[in-house]
Amino acid sequence: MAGVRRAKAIPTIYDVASRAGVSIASVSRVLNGQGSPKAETRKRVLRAVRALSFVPDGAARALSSNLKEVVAVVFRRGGEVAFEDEEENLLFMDVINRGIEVAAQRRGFDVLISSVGVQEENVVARIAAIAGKADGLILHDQMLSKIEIARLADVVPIVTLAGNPSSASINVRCDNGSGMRALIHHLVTDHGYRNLAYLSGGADSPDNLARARVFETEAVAGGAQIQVGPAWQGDYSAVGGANVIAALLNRGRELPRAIVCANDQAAMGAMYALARRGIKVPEEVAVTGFDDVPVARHLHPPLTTVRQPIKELGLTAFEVLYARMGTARGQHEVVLPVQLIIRESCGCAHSPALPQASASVAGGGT
Amino acid sequence: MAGVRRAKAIPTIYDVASRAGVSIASVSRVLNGQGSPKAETRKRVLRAVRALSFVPDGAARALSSNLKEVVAVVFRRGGEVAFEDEEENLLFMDVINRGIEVAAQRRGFDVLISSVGVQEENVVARIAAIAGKADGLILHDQMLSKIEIARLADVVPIVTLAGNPSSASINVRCDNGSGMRALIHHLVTDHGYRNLAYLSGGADSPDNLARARVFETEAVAGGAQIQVGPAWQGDYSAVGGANVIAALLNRGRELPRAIVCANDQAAMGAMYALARRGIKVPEEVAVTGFDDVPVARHLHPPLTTVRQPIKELGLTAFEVLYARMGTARGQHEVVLPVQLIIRESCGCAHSPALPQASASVAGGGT
DNA sequence: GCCGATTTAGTAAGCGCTTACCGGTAAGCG
DNA sequence: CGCTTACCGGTAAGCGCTTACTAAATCGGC
Repeated sequence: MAGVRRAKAIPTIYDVASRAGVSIASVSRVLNGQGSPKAETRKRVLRAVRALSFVPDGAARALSSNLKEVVAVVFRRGGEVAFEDEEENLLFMDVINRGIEVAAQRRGFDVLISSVGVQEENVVARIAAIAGKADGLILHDQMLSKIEIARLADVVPIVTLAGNPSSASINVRCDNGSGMRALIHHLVTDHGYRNLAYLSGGADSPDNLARARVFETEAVAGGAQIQVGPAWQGDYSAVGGANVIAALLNRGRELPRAIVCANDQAAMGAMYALARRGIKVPEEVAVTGFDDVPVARHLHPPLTTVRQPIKELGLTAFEVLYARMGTARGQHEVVLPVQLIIRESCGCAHSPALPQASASVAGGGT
Repeated sequence: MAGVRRAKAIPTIYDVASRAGVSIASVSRVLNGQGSPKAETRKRVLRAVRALSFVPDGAARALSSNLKEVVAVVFRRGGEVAFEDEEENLLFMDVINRGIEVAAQRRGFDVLISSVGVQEENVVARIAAIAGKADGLILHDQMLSKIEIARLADVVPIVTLAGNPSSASINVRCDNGSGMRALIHHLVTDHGYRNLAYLSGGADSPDNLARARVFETEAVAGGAQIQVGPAWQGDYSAVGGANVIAALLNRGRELPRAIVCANDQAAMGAMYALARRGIKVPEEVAVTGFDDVPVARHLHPPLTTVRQPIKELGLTAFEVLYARMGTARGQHEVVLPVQLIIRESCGCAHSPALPQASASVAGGGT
């Protein structure tokens, strides 16, 4: 919409054709490896392409071939305020996006990233516009209602990442149930904690709901007492987690022996709030997370958590979407396995020396 | 490329027009706010759009209006091996990308992300293809030679992020000079270290070269002895940094009083290698980084480093590119200010309790 | 050497939009 | 009440590609 517009005439396929002395069809065929152009023709085309620095226009290609080779990824962006550690909040999604990107690459697709502000006016229109630029859509969080998703799904196949499966879209998620089950088993059976609380995540998050449900049933089945309810309502964020704990402490409430947090962020916040009051983790109160974001192992104490195969989440999201692009409908939900990662915040013994540094050094690359 | 193709006929502007009983021109005008359609017309169009779940095709729009509203961002991806902490290596770029994304959003653009493998066959072709899908190109790292950039720049405006300014493109970077100057001053003047080494980054990186140069002149000017050369050649990675230190130690070399690393990653690796040998940081050897990636404050000891305004790097890259899209050429280099962040790895005193947790909790959002 | 079977290359018809251009209708005015 | 001036809306011409469809050229085989 802006007043942007390129001025300089960039070469088109016609320029290439006339310079090579062939038709545009031949140029196209050479460039796309269709048909079987004669060696001579191919050579002349290639020479002309090089001479003109010709780059085929993606929009024209897409329009003509009905394939953009682009998947759009939309996620929700926090307010405009820049928190000191905002980056870390985004890490989870960034890793997923990287997974999407890698998978897309393998299929010759590129990834169109777009965020929508939490309090943006017409989210639906924004997302629709993005959908118009892609062959498929991957939605983080829950930004669209079931109906809106169904409407959009008429235009592009849709995969959601923290949503609900629907007849129009596919949802990809991790196995919250077995992860939580393993975690509670460790806390209740291995450590013998008899009093647990669940520090909740976003109230409308299906993943949170699933985790909460399993937390309750498993803890109760294990014979432990549980604390849940509004007082334990967090929002997946560190500040949210810290606030919950602080409020509880301010009201003089007795804390449970273990706090099971909806995700690592909340656990970080909770541990911070506990440390402020001088409450020792895990000696007095154990804390666990969910996700296993990279920073989890750098915390004090290192966080016991449930590892989601974050990158695979992205890979899978793309592959499922890709499959849907070609064929008709298939399954509506894909569930990936998780793994319990026992570190120290649950009360387990110290691991060998240098835990922080040793984790950090494994990286490579540029 | 692939055999992907959508089957179901999705509504076009013609469908909307005929359903609303107007011409396609009117539909277009209503949708784009051009001209001044009568209220009645507008209403009918909007109703039809809604009824059909019409979403204009981005490719067709782009082709027709000569504006895709997309900027492409290309970066180099490490090997296919998944390192344990691979995510952290990517953090720096991810934050930049987020900055680009936010700036793009403000202008109604979306961001097309694409990585190229380090050892990919024809990088130039890949990047050209991506360029064809966008109105502008932002290049991380140095993936293209000056000539290749110049050629591509005929097609799309280009901004580089860790490259060299050229007549065809614009480079955005941080003020390596003053950052390194402040750092050396702190080490030499404040701490009185007389023997420093520079653990180098990628040999062909302009930023690394600049940092190395200033390191040398400033350290020497401060009357300190310096160690440089092949033995201190790292590659910006944690493993690279660790290897350098390990090799030095294995050959029985005496370490300098302070090791100035080309970036935080290398510093992490160096600190790991030192810790393995039981060498205390900062008591025996001080270590510093560059970048201030989020995890820097979580290290032991917390890393003294030079903070780059990472997100601003992205914001600026986009804005500069955007400006270039409209007008002719302007400046060819943009330099952003940096800030010395003094923590403990340089030998400064401990900060108050809970340094790790306190840093982590500042985040918010979902 | 002529005719059908293969290749190879060119012509032209879109793909779904935007927009210049122009005709028609309504409003303004003497 | 007729004519000018706006104002809307429709028609149609592309935007730069891909790809039927078709024509030309090449090649065997008798």
